[in-house]
Amino acid sequence: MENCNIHWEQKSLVDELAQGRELARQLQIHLNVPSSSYGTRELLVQKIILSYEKALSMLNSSSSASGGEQQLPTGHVAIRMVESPPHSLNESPRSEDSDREFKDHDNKDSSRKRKNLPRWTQQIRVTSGMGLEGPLDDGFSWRKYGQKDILGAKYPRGYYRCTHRNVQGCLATKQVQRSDEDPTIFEITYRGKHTCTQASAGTSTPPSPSPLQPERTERQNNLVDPQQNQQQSQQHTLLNLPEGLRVITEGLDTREELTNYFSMSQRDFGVDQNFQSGEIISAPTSATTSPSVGLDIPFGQADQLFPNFSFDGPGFFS
DNA sequence: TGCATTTGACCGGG
DNA sequence: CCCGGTCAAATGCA
Repeated sequence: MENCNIHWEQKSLVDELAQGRELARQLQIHLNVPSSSYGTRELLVQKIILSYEKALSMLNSSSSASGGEQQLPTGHVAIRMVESPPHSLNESPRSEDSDREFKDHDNKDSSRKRKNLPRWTQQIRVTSGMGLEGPLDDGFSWRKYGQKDILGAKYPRGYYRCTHRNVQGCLATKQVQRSDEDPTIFEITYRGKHTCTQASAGTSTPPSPSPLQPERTERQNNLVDPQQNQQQSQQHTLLNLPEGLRVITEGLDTREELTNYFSMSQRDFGVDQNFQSGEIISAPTSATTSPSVGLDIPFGQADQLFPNFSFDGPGFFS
């Protein structure tokens, strides 16, 4: 039994270190890309640091205290994120809400549509214990603007955008898709970064804005995404993921068996309680229809971004 | 009354 | 033409 735990911890540690290494590689790539924003780089640095801290914590807890993962009924959390766009600086600083009412027509550079925005996916599982089935609020306010039935999916997909889009031109959106197999799992895909200051959500609104509501329809969840802070601001605190979170860069076949508990709660973030009921599982976010399951590099879309940059499969990952 | 959600229509890419 | 994403009028809710 104990061996198993130790084994697990070792694996967790290895995963964590591998994650850190991968993040460092991503950072290296970003450093070579002039269009890479400062925020993106900063974010990677943050993640790397976080990864180190977690790895160290694992070492400390396992060596000193034998019973490592006792508490944490919540479960683990794994976040997988992928970025895509090399050039996505908000080149339309005009706060005009001219999102697309001009129907482009002679828009010469149609490439700036909205195709490749940063995009990353999280899968979160809502455990039964908690009554609230959804509103894991990430501090951002979303507004639903659509819902669609997806081909092979059993449940419809919800489309959300930042509430302040019209006022602040925040183009962040997200999609929530409920898993067919396990209805307790929601897959949330974020797109774009929040440029809004979303003053209302964080401070004025208590962490539990909507405790629970009857399931009139699909309920969806929000949760913090480590990505969408590009300007160091108040969200910066959120960057340090809530302690319940466990960041994993599961390269491939991330199934449901990455059961790593990262316990130890250091302080109360407030958002923390939002996570106590949810568990975030991986998300291979290989965007385009590329079932490259077996060879999923954490930077899945890097090849699109950096054509010159070729990941040589073998040996690269190890 | 002013929000947010719902829901069918519309649009554009593959 | 199919399908995913978005719009916007209608509707709901506080």
